[in-house]
Amino acid sequence: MDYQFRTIEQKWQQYWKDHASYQVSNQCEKPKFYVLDMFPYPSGAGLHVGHPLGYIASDIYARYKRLKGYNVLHPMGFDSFGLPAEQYAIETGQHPATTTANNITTFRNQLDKIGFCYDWSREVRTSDPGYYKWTQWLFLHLFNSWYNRRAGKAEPLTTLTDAFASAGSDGAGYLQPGIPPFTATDWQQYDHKTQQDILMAYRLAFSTYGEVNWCEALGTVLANDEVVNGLSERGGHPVVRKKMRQWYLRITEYADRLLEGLETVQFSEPMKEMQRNWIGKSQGAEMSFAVAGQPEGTTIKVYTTRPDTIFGVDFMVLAPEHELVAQLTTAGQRAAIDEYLGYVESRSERERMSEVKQVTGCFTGAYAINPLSGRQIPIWIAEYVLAGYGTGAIMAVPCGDQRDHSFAEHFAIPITNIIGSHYNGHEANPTKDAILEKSGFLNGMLMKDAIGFAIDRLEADGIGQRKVNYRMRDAGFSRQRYWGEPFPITWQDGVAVAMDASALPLELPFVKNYGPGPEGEGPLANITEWTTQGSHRRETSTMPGYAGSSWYFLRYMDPHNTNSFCDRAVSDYWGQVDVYIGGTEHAVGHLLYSRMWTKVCFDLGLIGFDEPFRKLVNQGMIQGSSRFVYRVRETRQFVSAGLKDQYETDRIHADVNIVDGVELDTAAFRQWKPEYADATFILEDGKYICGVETEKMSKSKYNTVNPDVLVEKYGADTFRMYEMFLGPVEMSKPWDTKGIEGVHRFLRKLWRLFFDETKGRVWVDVPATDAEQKILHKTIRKIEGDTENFSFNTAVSAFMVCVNELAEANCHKKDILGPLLVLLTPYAPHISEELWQVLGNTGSILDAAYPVLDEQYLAETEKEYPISVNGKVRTNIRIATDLKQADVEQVVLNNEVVQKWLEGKPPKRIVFVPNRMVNIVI
RNA sequence: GCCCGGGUGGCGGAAUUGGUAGACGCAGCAGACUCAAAAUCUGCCAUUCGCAAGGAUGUGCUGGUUCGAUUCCAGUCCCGGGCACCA
Repeated sequence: MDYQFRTIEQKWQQYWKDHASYQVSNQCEKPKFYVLDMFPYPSGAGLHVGHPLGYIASDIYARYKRLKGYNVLHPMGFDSFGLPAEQYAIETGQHPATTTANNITTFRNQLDKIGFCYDWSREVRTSDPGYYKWTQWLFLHLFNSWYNRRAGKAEPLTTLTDAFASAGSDGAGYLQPGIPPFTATDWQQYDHKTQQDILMAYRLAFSTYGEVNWCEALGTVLANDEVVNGLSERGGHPVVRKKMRQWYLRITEYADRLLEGLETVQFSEPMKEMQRNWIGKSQGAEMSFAVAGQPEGTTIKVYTTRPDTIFGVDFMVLAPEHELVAQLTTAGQRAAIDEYLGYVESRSERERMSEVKQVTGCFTGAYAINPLSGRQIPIWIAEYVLAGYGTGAIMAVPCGDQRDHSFAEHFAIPITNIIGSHYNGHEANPTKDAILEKSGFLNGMLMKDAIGFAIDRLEADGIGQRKVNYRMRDAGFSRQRYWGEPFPITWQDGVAVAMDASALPLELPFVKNYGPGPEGEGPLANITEWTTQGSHRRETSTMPGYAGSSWYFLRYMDPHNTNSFCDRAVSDYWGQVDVYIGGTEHAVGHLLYSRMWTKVCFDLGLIGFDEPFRKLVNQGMIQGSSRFVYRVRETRQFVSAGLKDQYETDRIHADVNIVDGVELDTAAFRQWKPEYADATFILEDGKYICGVETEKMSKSKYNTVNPDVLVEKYGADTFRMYEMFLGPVEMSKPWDTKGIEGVHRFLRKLWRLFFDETKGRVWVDVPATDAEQKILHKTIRKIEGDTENFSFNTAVSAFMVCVNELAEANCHKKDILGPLLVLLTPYAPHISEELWQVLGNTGSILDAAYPVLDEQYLAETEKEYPISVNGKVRTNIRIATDLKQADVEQVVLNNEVVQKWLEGKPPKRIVFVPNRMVNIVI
């Protein structure tokens, strides 16, 4: 009786289905545990071996926690709105709902074969109206809330209107830019539109103008992804940045709480670091520079973290989009400025930030006046200053900032050195440790100390004030697209009106054509019968991908509730996600957005916790390992990699699935594509050897490996363990199918501990020896520790070691094998169930008790110590573990190898680290 | 360009966080079983010098700290991820 994995896996998958083994209740005596995967976007390409890496890891952990006695919530769903489906619709005319549903079916089938313990009764799909009803509902909460800075939390807008009515603009506690101060009476007398415009400046979800990538030729707004070198990916048409009305989430109000919240969660330090950098909190000063020859009140505001360098300012740079550019530009410079503005319009933000080789800019002709020194300095515009950062203007200090320095050199602007010998004349020095020179009242001060001193002076003189700045900007929340959640908003006379929550969901209407609407609006703008609602017009943008994914973890808790997005009692029971597993590519975007939504929900009393994910585990990417064949130019002859340099060849991707390691299956290659049917091969040593390169796993590179194929060939248990065996979950690594045999052999070897090919049953029910118990308990300790630490690759090797040792010891005893199976269940659930049943157990192993470590089997009395001389290991000696240092020294010095190295000299020192090593220094 | 991560045998990786570098597996080589093959089992397997015993070198590169560094520090090169409309 051999290991029939296909039969076994089908049998148990059916059993789990029939017994609803993975269905989880919201009421349970046991402590709860919530294990969550980042749900996938169901792409048309189906699942490849990279996807399940994190899913297997979380599945192992979820199963482990269940064995440890927890009520484990482990759901899965689909992030099913998104650009690719819409793009596919444009190309093929098929409705995204149809293709998405098909893709989900494919994903589901693939996932099912791997034997995950998901509770599929809780599946969510973000594109399902029953789901996005609640996304819209939450959007309305964001729209109808503002951030009360005094209270430090979001509140319903009614508290703001009440405050305005009783105290005017002071009632809010802060004035938004562009809103003039007003009294309570003013407020009451304002017309509806004025009031609404003011409220819009406070709403957590708000609409204003923002820049998009506009492609005139395609008549559409493009994603950054669709723009390559300033041209559209499709068609290569020019792309410029254009202002359009957009929706935003006021995430900046949460900047501090998003920072503070990081202290309460278990994310890796680099992950926290990335989020902190994204938020980019800095302390500094905002100050105003007057402009020579301009009316009083025309000032340029700059934000700087280094007010100590104020006397080193040699010029100012405005963002080309800065509102004062037109006003300041002198007649003589107008033509040059206009030309430069045309250039900048074609540059993406990314290009503008990363440009270092080529310095560009243009002089406006105007001069600003340094408020402290009175010096006049030229005002330039340059692409490296972005309108959205700080005030959109900087004071340039060439001796302290390299970009300013390059700019000054390039345009021959004289550089003032305020840091004496710390500046070498060739490159900027951003030090804070120099003593200031040529700096007026700051002369002789250490720069560090001068920062605060300078700000005090700015405040005293009324020129500027202390200011905390954030690099993070409010999050763009609208897309000029079809396949996303429609906004539950209509517009009337320029005022956004929220739909009544009772009318939700606002369903996405069917369209026939996915082309853009007029003026760059989304496809919905073409359906006038949908957009026209009496005197109102519906918002035609849709929400971005992260809308649905910002709160999905809550919906899993209560997925079928039609009265609430998630019942409060249920979210109180499940609480935070205990472990969240997903890729680092989501390190910032998705995590910050869902953290913000959670905080808003918390502030509004919808849930009882304000951080969604207690612990985050990052999974590395699985890269593709591409294989290449070399076609001799203008022939149908292919030459093996080792001989390719003797010919002029073209490199062509070969499908990794027809290559064994690096050896091409030439017959399969001929059948792969009609054009290769009559291919001939120039071999080396009788083989065709392929070239190898690690690239992103992608269909177009023919380096994707479908898990179905591997599951079919080796079984789900082998596949699961092999994915884990590849290396640490959090590290990226190339996929290579070659090693999977080893894991499969391990499972067969395990099987042979129970059954022999010829003898049949070999397992026995007799008491185990201490030596056998030691093998087991060593394994218990290792597996439990590794599983807790998400070190699944070392756990798999520990299983291998254990089975090797049991085979060596000829141990087939139930006492040992039973607990071993329980340890193995999370990793290889099918074979464990089968063998558990073989051992005579009734019921599923899913609910077995996790083995308990018994230390008595692990006690050691002796250890083999490595003996080093000057740090180099020279020999090993067995030494009793309880021996004291003096005795150890005696033993070691008596050793002949040690004596040989000592050459009769006395040692200078002997380092003895109990249970580790001995080092003799001579 | 900026931020984050990673570089260890032919390959994936291990190393109790400063204490025997290369566990486990793949590939390879040699052998056993077999008519043969598959499966299985045994042995070898970083580089280099040496018949051997044994020695030297070795964790991207250059330095430093230490009795001792894959591990800590400084610098540097290469690769991957993110940079706000891919998800």
